[in-house]
Amino acid sequence: MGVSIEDVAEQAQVSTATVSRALRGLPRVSPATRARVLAAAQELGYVPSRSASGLASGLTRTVGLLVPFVDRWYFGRAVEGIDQVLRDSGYNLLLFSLGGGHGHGRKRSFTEAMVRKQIDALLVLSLGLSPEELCQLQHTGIPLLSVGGPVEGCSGVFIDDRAAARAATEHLIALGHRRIGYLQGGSDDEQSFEVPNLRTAAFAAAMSRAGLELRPEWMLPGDFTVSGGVRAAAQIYDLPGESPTALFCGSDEMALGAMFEAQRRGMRIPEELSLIGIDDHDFSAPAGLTTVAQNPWEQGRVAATMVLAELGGVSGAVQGRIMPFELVERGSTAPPQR
Amino acid sequence: MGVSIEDVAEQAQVSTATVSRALRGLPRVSPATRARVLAAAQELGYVPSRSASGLASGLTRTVGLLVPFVDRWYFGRAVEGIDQVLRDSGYNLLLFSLGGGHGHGRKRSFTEAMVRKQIDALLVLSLGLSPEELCQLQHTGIPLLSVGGPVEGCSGVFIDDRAAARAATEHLIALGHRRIGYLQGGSDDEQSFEVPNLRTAAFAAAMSRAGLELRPEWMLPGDFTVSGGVRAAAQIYDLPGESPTALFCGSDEMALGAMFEAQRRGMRIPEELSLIGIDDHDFSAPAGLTTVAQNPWEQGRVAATMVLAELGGVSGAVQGRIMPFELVERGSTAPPQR
DNA sequence: CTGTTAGCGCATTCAG
DNA sequence: CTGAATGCGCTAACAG
Repeated sequence: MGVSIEDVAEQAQVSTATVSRALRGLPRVSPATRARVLAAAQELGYVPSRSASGLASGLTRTVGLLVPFVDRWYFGRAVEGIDQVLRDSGYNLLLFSLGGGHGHGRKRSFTEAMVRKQIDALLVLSLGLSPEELCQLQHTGIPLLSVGGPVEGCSGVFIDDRAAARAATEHLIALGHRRIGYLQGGSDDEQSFEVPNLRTAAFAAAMSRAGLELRPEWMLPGDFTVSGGVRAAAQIYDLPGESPTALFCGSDEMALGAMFEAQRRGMRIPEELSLIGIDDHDFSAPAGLTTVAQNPWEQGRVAATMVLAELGGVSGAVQGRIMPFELVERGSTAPPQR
Repeated sequence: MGVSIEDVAEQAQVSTATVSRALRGLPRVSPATRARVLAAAQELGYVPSRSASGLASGLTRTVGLLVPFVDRWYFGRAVEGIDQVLRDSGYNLLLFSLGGGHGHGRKRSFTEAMVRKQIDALLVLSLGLSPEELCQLQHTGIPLLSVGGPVEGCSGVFIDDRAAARAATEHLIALGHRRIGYLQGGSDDEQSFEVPNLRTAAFAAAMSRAGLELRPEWMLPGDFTVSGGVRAAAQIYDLPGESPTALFCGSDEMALGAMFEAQRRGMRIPEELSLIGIDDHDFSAPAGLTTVAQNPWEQGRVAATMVLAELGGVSGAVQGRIMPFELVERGSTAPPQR
């Protein structure tokens, strides 16, 4: 079955130690010998056993990725970027999805055991870690890096969420809106994840800086999802009395939900209601949604690259990095008509 | 650093072999001994080394998952389902994303080496495999199962795509439509994946069965994506002369693209144009899109369960399975007005 | 029911 | 520059 390093050694007339060196591109191997080994390995279709080399070297050449979901835009994109740089460096990607709430409400139970002795580093995607969890993870001693949001006590790669939310809010204010509502992301079981709170705080700050009133009935949770956006928006649209002329949504998914619900009711966008989100989801350009764009794919690449550098011996390569965002104006925002 | 099985053995006053048996729940261990071992392992914070047990047993307890993307609805959902059953059985999920075309146009180069000696089974997600690729994979001797579409020479878990496409087409026909266009999925670098062709063939068959004309200028490729749907739809809407009264789209993403483009032009749906897709994407219900629903999450679970059973010794557990679909009528389809 | 004995396939000392 | 020896941590026969 398995072609082992011994078979290659025999075929190339050298020792297994030399085969090992030659195949990994280490020095101290003459060009001629290396060529011979490579040829032999090629001919025999030799593939080193990950288990064996992992056991012998203590390294797995595998990076773990902990995600709350994979089936949402931000996460899928980030995973894609991460996988790409890992794969290009010969590393494997071990996926741990918490699968938040799908189906049988699986509990969030990742443990040290999931992680230890099977990965060389861990990337944590847009996830709040409790102090205990973080402590467990840090205790393993492997490089740890968050992507998509800050995790206390751990470096991260993400945008400045306060600034992004502020840019969105101020865009609406600059347009002349004064009655502005807000759809907040996040859910209860994700309390420790700061991103939604940062955005909310920045929205509130921008509003008060402009001397505008925060109306609690116009600030609803939408869970970062389309359907959450639909629900929250419907609730606001149903309110008697004065309505907001604009809605800032903490994610494009929610903004699109709000847009669908508005269209269903025959409301005109942006004439009757301006809508802005954050992300630049695939659907946003086709839908004409104004948004604050970010690039999770690139964020993933940057994070994976850092981790690889660290594993490659560049101590201090894993560090925090603020990534850019950009306001993209499309058709869903305009000055208020009333 | 690492607490090894020997430490546990010493602590529990037994041999390493007994520790191994006890921890894995094998028979031939007295309850008292087992309890002692468990306690010792717990106390020491012992975590077995995957590499070591893999090397000794020849099993990795890891399943590979080969996907073209992860950042699209069907794939993300399927991955979620797969991950869940794998994780619940203590298996790891090793992700291989081909990352089709993102950024630097990475070539599709997964090799035997990616797969061999590091996974116990491989799941292939909605991917056409060339004969050589399939041969390589089968040569490894591990269980192989496709999800989301047929792969010649390999069992698969997926819906009856012909029947699904037929249901969609006949829904439009039953409504009275006679001028029906079609947006096809798939791209050139995915020629070997049969799903788009199956749907196209079924559409054509249903049309001719009803005595309706197939108009080539109304049958355009949309790449399964929103933006592809926008482009294809725009091209059809721009056509001079008679327009179709309905569009069947090979995926909801494309249908939603067609919907966005229609709305941008002020076309009324379903009054001026009926739209139907396949999938039941997250956005479809909020958008009011009629569709033929399928459940990739469940498909993933079924496939993963089969593979696990096979690995568990149930020979023949991996087999083809046709999963259900269901027509879900929403607001985007209605009888033609003209 | 339990301990002993061998490797699993490779990376690493160290000599040469 | 190369080879022989050693052990990574665990599982899998065997005995007992």
